[in-house]
Parts: sequence; structure tokens; C-alpha cells
Amino acid sequence: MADGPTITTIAERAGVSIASVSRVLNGLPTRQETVRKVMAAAEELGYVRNAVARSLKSRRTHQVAFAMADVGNPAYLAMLRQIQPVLKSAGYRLVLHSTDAVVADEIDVLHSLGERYVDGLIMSPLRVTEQHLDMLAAARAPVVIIGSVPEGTPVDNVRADSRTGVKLAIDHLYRLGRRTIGMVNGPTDTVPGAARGAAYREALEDLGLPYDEELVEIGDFYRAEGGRAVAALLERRPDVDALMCANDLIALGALDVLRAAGRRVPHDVAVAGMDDTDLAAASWPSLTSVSLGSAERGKAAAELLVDRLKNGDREPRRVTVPPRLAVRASTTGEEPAPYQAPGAERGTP
Amino acid sequence: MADGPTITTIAERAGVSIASVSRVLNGLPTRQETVRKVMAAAEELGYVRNAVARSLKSRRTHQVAFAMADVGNPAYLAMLRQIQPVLKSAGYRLVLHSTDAVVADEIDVLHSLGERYVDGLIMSPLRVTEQHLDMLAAARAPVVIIGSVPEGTPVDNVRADSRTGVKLAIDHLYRLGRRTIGMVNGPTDTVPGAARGAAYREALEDLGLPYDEELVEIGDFYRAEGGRAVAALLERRPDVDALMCANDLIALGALDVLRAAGRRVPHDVAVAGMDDTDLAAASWPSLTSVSLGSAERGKAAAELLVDRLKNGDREPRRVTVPPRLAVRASTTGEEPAPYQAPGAERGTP
DNA sequence: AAAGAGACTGTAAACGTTTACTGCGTGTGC
DNA sequence: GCACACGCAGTAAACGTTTACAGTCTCTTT
Repeated sequence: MADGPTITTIAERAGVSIASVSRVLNGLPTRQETVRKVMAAAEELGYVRNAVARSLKSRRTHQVAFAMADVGNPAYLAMLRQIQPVLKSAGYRLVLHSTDAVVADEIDVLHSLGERYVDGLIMSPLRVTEQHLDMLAAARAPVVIIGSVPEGTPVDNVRADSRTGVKLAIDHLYRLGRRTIGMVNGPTDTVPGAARGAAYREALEDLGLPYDEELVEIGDFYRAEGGRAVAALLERRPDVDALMCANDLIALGALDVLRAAGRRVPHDVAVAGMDDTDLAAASWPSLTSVSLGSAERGKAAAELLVDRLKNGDREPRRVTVPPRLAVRASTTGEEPAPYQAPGAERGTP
Repeated sequence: MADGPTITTIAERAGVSIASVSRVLNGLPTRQETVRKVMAAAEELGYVRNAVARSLKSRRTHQVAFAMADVGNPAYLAMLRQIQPVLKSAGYRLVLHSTDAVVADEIDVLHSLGERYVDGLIMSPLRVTEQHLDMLAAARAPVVIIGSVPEGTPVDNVRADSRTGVKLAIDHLYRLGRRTIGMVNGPTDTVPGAARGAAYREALEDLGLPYDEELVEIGDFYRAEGGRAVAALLERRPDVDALMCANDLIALGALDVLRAAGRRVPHDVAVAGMDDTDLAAASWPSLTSVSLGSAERGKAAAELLVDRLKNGDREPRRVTVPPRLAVRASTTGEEPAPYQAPGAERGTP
């Protein structure tokens, strides 16, 4: 691991100046003879350009950061998977930040843009605080936010439409004849929690169904707690015939609890999730789920950032990705025969 | 996004030299009055250290790369999730490379270490070629390989023990009374495919069971093709009473096909997967699966690398992570009553 | 009161590139 | 045969830090 060769080493070896070496390496017009000598020397020495020195001079690092709460979350993972190839083919490396949904960590990331170790940032904050907005206005590098920011924030912005997404699912349940549709939500002080809760209410109103607080239960966004929330809801309203779950994990918890309670899915209770993760297709019964287009949002964000990095200043853009409903067995039970929900004879009391 | 302040700006503002500014910023002994002036100036100007210039001088980037085939693969994701916090708390940023299992891309990553944009690399190659070994010997930064490398390769190395892992599962199936145990494998020209295939054979021999080629089917490592492989195997050997699947996706495909064929799991056919991904717990019936300790391997790799970066030269180390069998319903069917496999009355012909 | 010690501070070089500028040599046009 | 243009190559500065070294100032000691 001895010190690698530099352009100085090459220059000496080839008997030319470092400027010539640099020019050859960058393909600037140079006499053939010089090119040959430099290339030969570089080859022999196994020279590789020092990216750090290069960045210092050129003021570009060819790195982009992606900051989200947790790679383990399938929605962020879906984004990441789309972001990566876009950046790679545009010649950027990807620096990954996990903020664990801690605001201070997100602010830290924004602050660290001042260190200039990346050319730009894609960030998907759980919620956008005043402090976020201040930092965004002062950001030292282009930022793309995945999520909603107020009108006029000077950053590119990619958003989902969870309102329409929830409506898609509720309409679907309504068309299937369900009229007592419960909602199992995560904390309503998070951006997605608040949006999905409000959307549920609106969707019901649009359909002329009454909004009934008894049909709403709040837990967190995970399977076990989601299951507990469903159990509480079932206890209170045994007549519920459909559940709108704020994400797929909650919906899996719902399936667990319904199964344990001997309720057939979808015969007795139809279940819809959100985010359309891998788990939705893998579960049994497979889960009808609203995709909020995480993958598309990731891709759009990466493309916006690359465009801005290449083309410099332009007006901030906003992209809204439409939701899509993936209909599966947990609402329609229309998969081939053996995929029907288990017969009722096996239920607990 | 005007040019940010540098130590020169601060020096002028505070009326001191850039050396003093640097010293204050690095906490070297300095007169109180100077500290005060510098800090005040830095504060007012919103100064942030330039990481690139710092790296150039100090020859450390405080970045580490992680290269694997595909973040979408749950095994790599599990590694990533453990690697990230270890690096973060040691003060390193994470650069993520997806190589799509293309050897040339992996070689590229090794080569790019010469650019010195990272202090070290964690790599999990699909297979290790001669070329890999050459590059590893010449690597310009410390590398930790997750996977097996020949004795004497000058890198730290973390490996799984898929041989023992397969054996755990086969022994488990045997103890449950299964004697006709099929294997659904991925391509045997991959490292995991070859290892798992051989381990299956050995495990049978250890138990005194005959090895029968008819009971082995090769597909790829994904759900649909895994299902097709299982269908072919079932056709050939309808008497099979257990399936060892080379990963969880194949096992999910097996569940699909068995269900469609009216075979009860685990009553008629017990199914075991490998990797113990999230999907294993989410599926129905939940999937018995061998964990090869991806998470632990990721953690160990990160710790080895951090140790080497802090402590410089030492002998290469090797860590082997033991496998663990996660027993679930697809083999024992012993979850609470409603978790039993669906009754047989609903099978197709 | 002079010398020496000690505490800070400033100057300048270095990290490895890129690039503006200058200079040299060749070939062309008159 | 001379001026000029032009194509290349070399010198040196710059990017923003860190740090070795030397210099200044103050305080203590004799």
C-alpha cells in the first residue's frame, strides 16, 4: 500500500511537464509523441487519478448524497434502488445517510453540505420543520426533497399523492360493497399519518359515508402494534367489514389478528394496505395495496438532481407521482381457487 | 449559493493568520483572545470546513465504500443496515456501490480505490475470480471481503457457513420424520449455489439418506423460476415430503406451487428456505429458514474495517459467522390453531 | 536590567490536480 | 528572408486545508 504515483511521477518518467501529463490524461490536444510517452509511463506505473485533488481544483466531487430515515423501510429502499442507477449512469457516486427520522440528524446532513463532499443531495424527511426550511434556503448545494415542501421553497420537489391514493383504495372497497370501512393509522403527528387520516375522512365524505371516530384507530407504523390497533378496533366495532391500513406492515398485523379472531379475509373483512411493498405480494392472502410510487419518486428525484447539476440554475420544479392501486386477494379474493381464503370451519370461536 | 467562506476569509475578519484559524478550529492550544475572535468570525460567516481540502492534506476521506450486487437483495440489505451504524459512529460516511453481480464492475470498484476517494472498502462479491485476487493484492486501501477468499489473501475476511446452515435445516426435516427431501437450488456456477448444493448432498450422506439426482432441481434464485423448478420436481417425484430451498424467494415460489397443487404445507410437504429474510416471517404459512447471519456478517465486516483503519497494519483476520435455524410454520405447523395450514378440502384435483 | 524560557503567532510549504499565461519552434505568406 | 501565426509545452498559480519552522512578545529568573 505504498504511496501511489502522481502526475509528478509520470512527468519525470516521461520526461515532460506535469501540465502535459494532465492534458494528455484529460484528452486535450497534444502531440502524438507526447501522448504516447505519457500513456506508457502511466500504464507502467499503474497510475490512477486522485479524486480528492481533482475535486479540490474542479470544485466537483461527482458524489451525491441520499438521506432518508432508514434503509430498512421498503419505501426508502425502493427509492434507493431507482436512484442508484440514475446516478451511476450520470457518473456520480452515492453517499448514503440514515437519519433514523431524527430531525437533528437531518439538519446535520443539510449543514454538512457546506463541507462540499457532495455535489448535491436527495432527501426524504419524515416531516419538514421550520429549521429544515431555513437550512434549505441556505443550502450550499442543490437539494431535491422527496416529500412536500411549502410553495416557494427554493428546491426541486417530488411528492406523492397519498390523498388520491387513499381515495383509490376506499373507492375500491366501496365498489366491492363494503360500507363499514375502518382506518388503522400511524401517528398523526407525522406527515404521512396526518395526510392519510385526512384523506380517509375526505374519501368517505365523497362517497356519502359517515365519518365515525370509532372506526379509526391509531398505533404506529409497524406490524405488532398495527395488529394491536386492529384488535382494539374489532373489539369496539365487530361490524367493520373493511380495513384501510396506513401501510403494509399494519395490514400484515391486521391479517394476523383477523386470522386469530377467525375472521375470513376478504369474505368477512377486506384489508387494504399502502406502499405496495414486496411483503404485499408475499403475504397470504396477498395484500391489496396502494402504491405511492416510491420507485418512481426516487427515479424522478435523481433525474431532477442530475439535470440541475448539469444545467445549473433554473426554476425549482415540482413533480407529483400519481398513486396506483395493486388489487390482490385481501380485497377481491379472486385469485385462482386454491388462493381463496381458508374455509371458515377452522376459525376460533 | 455563493462561494462559502474559507479559513482565509475568517483570518481576515478576525485579523489573524490562517494558521491560527486552523489551530483554533482543530482545538490546538491557542490564546483565549484569539480563540474568541476566530470563533466569532466563523460563527458570523457560517463557516463550514471544506472536507475535500482537508482530505487532500490529511490523506483521509472519512468515507468507506460498500460494494455488493444489489441493494434489493435482502441479504445485502441486512448487511448494509448493520454496516451503516458502525461506520457512522466511527465517523465514516458510506459510499454505496451496486455492481449487479457484474465482475467487471467489481473490478472497477477495486481499481477505483486508487482514486483515494475512500479510506477503505467492504465488498461482497458473488464469486471471487483470479482477477479479484490480483486486484486485492494490489489494493490501494484496506479491503474487507464478505465471502470466502483463499488462504493467504491479504485482506480481512468474513464468511458464512452455508454448509452447516444447510445441514441444520436438513437435520431438522429429518427429525420431523421426512425422508424424501428435495433440493431446489439456484445456478451451481455461483458461489452460494455450489456451496448449498454440495452441503445438501453431504447432509444427506451424514444422515445415511441416499443422494438422488431426481430430487434436485436447478432454477435461479427468484420466486417465479423457483416455483417452476418446484413444479418440475413435483411432477418427477410426487412422493417428495420436504423441500430444501436455496433461498427464501425460491421457497415462496414453492409455497405458491404447492398451494396450487393442493399439497398442504407442512402436512404433505415441509418447506425450508434460506437467508431468513423479512419475507419468511411475513409469508403464509410463515417460512422456516436458515439464517446465514447476513446482519452479523455486515456488522463484523464493518468492525474489522474500522479497526484496521484505526490501528493500521496487523495480520489479516478471518471471522466465520455461524448459521441459525429459524423454525416456523412451514415445517412444524405448530403455530397457534388459526395459523395451521388451510384444510385439504379446498385443494385442486 | 539582561538573558533565557515559554507561549503564541505568522510565514510558507505541501497535499495532487487543473489551467492561464508565456515562450519556443516551425511553417506560411509576402 | 522576414514577420507573423500557430501548435505545443512548460512555468506557476490556484483550489482550502494542515503543519513545520521561525519569529515575536511577555514573563521569570538571576
